[in-house]
Amino acid sequence: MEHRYEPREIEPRWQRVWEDEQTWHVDNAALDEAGVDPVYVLEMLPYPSGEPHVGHLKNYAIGDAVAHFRRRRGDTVLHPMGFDSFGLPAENNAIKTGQHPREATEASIASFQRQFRDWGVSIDWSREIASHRPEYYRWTQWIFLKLFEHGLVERRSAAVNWDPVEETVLANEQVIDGRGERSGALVEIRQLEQWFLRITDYAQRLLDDLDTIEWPEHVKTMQRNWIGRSQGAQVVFHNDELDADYEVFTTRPDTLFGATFFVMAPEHPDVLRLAEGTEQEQAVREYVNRSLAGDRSERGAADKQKTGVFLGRHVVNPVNGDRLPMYVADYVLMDYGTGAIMAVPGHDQRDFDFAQAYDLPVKRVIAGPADPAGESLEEAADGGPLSDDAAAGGSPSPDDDALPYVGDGPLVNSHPDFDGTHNREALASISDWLATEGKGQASINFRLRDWLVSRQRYWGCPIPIVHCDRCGVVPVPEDQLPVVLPDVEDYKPKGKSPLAAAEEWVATSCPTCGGPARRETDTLDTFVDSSWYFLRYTDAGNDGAAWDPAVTNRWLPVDQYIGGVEHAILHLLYARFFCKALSDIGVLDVNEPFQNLFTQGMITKDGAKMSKSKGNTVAPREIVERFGADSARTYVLFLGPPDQDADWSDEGVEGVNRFLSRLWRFAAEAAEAGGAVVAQDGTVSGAPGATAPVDPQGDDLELLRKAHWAIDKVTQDLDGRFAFNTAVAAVMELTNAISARRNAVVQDGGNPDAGAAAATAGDATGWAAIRFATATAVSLLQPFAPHLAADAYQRLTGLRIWEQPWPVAEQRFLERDEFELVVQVQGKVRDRLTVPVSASREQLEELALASDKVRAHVDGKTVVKVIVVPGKLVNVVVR
RNA sequence: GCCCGGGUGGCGGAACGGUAGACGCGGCGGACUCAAAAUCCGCUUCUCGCAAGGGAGUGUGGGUUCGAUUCCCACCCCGGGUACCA
Repeated sequence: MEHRYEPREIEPRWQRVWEDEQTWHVDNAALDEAGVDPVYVLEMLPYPSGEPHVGHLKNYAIGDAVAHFRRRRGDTVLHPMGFDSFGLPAENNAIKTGQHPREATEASIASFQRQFRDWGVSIDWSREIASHRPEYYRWTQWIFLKLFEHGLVERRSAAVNWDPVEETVLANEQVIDGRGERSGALVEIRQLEQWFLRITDYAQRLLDDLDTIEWPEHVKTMQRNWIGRSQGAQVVFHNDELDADYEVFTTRPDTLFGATFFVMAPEHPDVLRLAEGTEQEQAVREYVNRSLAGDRSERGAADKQKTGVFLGRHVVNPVNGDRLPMYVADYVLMDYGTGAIMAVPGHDQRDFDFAQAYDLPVKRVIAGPADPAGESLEEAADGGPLSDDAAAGGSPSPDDDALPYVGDGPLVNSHPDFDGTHNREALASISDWLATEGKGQASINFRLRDWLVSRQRYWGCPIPIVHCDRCGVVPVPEDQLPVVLPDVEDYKPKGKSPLAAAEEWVATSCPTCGGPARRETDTLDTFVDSSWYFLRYTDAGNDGAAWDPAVTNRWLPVDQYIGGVEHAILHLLYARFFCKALSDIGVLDVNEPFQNLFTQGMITKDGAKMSKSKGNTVAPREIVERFGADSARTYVLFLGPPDQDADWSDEGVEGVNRFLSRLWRFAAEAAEAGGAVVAQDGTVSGAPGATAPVDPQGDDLELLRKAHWAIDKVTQDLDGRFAFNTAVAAVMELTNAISARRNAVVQDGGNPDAGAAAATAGDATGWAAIRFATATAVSLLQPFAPHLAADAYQRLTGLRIWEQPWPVAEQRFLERDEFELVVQVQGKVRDRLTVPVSASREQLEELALASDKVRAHVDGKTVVKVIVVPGKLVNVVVR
């Protein structure tokens, strides 16, 4: 009989079974059963736009493999799915076409769902969420109110990033090189009333708790850098003319004695006031206006020539009473530290550059390492930019190191108490001294900013706030949620949210006083939606609460989270923040949401990122139609290590498809061959003419060994290693071995079509071994190719593969009584000998030295040493 | 500049400090076929050699070791993140 692998027939058939039986549904009641090990496997929430791309395919192929593997290892697996369905693409489409974003979004969701089903991903669809639906965003609003109630929401006027193309503000994180992340437009700075979440309150915990989670090290590093903790000191500088104190933050209080001027950011609120009445007033005003108008990217360029203007005022250095001229300069940033710095040109490159440009004094307070007599001059002669600058600035004495000097060394020119002390030691004592003198104190500063969450856009979650003339900002009471997003005519933002045009919706009454009030018209950043969806999955049907902590705390943390590195900072940081905040509030007990994180690499085409404009996209739908979902899934996993980028190849998919076809055919054939079977203990039962089970022999034994080797290999590769590519390769090897044995048996006359009756005893055991090996291969492949596995396994055994436990390798088949001994001379392989495993070290050495090939390389030389690695090799060292 | 990744056949990639190149793609040769496709079998790092066999080889240069793709030092190239953060 002709056997043909027909994924187009097989795959929908099994998908229907799983759907009809709700195979992947997991009930929360399962949590109460004895011995249940709840495991949460989650891929990052997709944004539904058009159709899924190969990145999604890879993401879900990985996640589904993990989910299947863990189920068959006996865990109770939660594997849900949903959609990050608020956001700009649907809204921009609405602006262009007039189609309601909801329609486009729901259409995309339907397309995604259809394809995820076509892929056979084992999802519990009963828990599906979509962030744009009121039954979901009702609870997004509830969370906002909880945070508000606990002081973690703030409305304040702030200099914000304004994207002139999208006509909305952006979070710092969404500004790349001074341009909007999506629009690419140069971002302007505007002063606006905005909503913030106080994530900075959690900076230290967000940093510390990275040590408690299993994430790729580079992702942790990115988060650490983003949080940007700096240890240093706050120091107060006094201005006599206005009798004002100005604090600065510095990580180098050891260089305080080297401060020669003082600089404020152009945005600093006191800059104009300070210059007022001085002859510098006009110049300062012009400078500030110019720098505020300029775009951010230009200002950010580190190699830019430094500019600034004297404020006409001075501050006093608290440690030595020096009068320092005050400047405004755009190299000082308002949103880091206090927006003002003490400038130490002797030991800071930026301050040095500024000092050079404006001819300000440079003072050394830390001695360099160089031998005063010689070395430093040679270094200077080598001609780095530093030494050139120093020469141009006229370094005070030739035996000094080039300035600025940013290294360590003993303090000089500072204070009798400190001179001579190493600067690293002085760091702490100067901070202490400042504190006792009341001139400052040790301080920690973070780079992390509060999270700006308001957006002047339509397609987002309405902020549940009402503005009342009498009561001010009033939160919408919980029992009035959700605040439903109204329909509008025009989606285009005109400097304010399109919601402002929905006048009937905006006009409301104050929940507190009942008087006329207006609804908040900004919507929430969509990162808010995706910061808690993994909590909702655990209790998705709950319409009385966002979740039941008794349930959610059991499922969380997510045991395995899988997604792209592009979310290494924003999404992952925000989600961590939400869990900590909600746990502090008392509605949750989850310190860290994602215990294990796996970040997948990108799939490229022809070495480049896929994009429509380049025309190098690969549509998963087309691949699935041509080769089937199993081939597509197995291929993306076989492509290479899943955490690395990999290039798509059509020939590669064909190769995997070829492999699956072969395996399926062997299974179909072996299922019909009948006859003996391999029993649980590895013996062969029911061979014609045999009254008792027999041990497999010869080629059959070798095939069974290969099968057990594959079990061992695949299990190790999947158990926390994510080595899908080598796991698939192992099953391919097993399939090659099956093929060889099958060809031999058929050659021998063991016609599979003849059935058990016609088969000889040898053929019967041969088919038994093939059937066992095939069933094993199929079983091991199930996490990658679930349809093929279900179909082939049912043919072979009548059983449902997804209900079978993961196979376990039998030790007796892994062990051998002989092995190939590699014999080296001087570390070079000269011979390979088949030797008994039981051979002693001495015997191995003897056998190795007895080899003719070895002797040829040893003769005439003296054997100095013989290294014996039992079970592996012998290395003969000669002289 | 700083912080991560990564450099291995024609290509994607394998290798607890112990046989470099598993597995796949591509290529070459063969079987089956009237023919082709599909399928099956064999070969396929480079190089010298008819062969047996030898030599070289994991970005470059050093080092540790009986033995290094693997560990250490210095450097080169590619990709990503970040950048006037005081």
